[in-house]
Amino acid sequence: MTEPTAARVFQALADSTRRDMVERLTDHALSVSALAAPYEMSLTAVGQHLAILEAAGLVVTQKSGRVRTCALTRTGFDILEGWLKARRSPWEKHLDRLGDVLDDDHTI
Amino acid sequence: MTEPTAARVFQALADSTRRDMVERLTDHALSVSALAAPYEMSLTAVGQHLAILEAAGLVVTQKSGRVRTCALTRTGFDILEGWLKARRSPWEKHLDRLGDVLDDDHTI
DNA sequence: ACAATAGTTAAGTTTTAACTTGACTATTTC
DNA sequence: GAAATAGTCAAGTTAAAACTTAACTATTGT
Repeated sequence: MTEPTAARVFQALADSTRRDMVERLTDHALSVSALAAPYEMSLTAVGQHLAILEAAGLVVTQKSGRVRTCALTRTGFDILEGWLKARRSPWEKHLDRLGDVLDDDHTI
Repeated sequence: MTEPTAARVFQALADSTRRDMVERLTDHALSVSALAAPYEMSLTAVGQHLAILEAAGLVVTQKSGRVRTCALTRTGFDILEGWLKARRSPWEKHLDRLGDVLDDDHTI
């Protein structure tokens, strides 16, 4: 019910702690506690950040016993790349159009 | 003094109004008033959004007379793409590593 | 069985971001 | 040169994130 969308991905990555978490997960999967270790905040807060990263499709977690292991996943990155490409292509035809518009009388 | 960074780009695009502004600027440059028209918010608020988009390197503006024209620019998109590639490449070697870690005894 | 570990839930507080109002400046148009 | 247009600035308000504490569950180790 928490479908990953571009909105969720950007919101997730807008926070520096969450960006840092993503960076620390690029090398290896981590437990919630291991992920929380470097930050001066409660485990609860880390869990909340994690939920946001999961909802954005950037992280997947799986609980085995009492340990929840967290790893990156494609979904969020694919959404990000898709958004980027969709907005770059139609624009890069008329590169830096500002100059043109100011000279021409394309009424704004 | 407001250097565009990945942090600023993500923060900028975390807001739906600003994402919408970016999308409306893909086709053609717009004045601040024209950009503001569809939104039910003050011109001041739009100006504040615009400042955030500019600081993120997503939009450039130029004032000619009393009209400020806004257009997209590469910088922010390049930063976004750079961030994305830097995190994808080192990770995609070991695709969906979560499963492995749970089976092996790579202590976490 | 008891204690420690790992994480979760609910509910409240604090901090940050979004937005508003009112007063103001600079440029056009009439 | 007055009035409308286009945007800006400062300061305050509202709404949304981020974070906290305290109490709780489930698993593992002794």
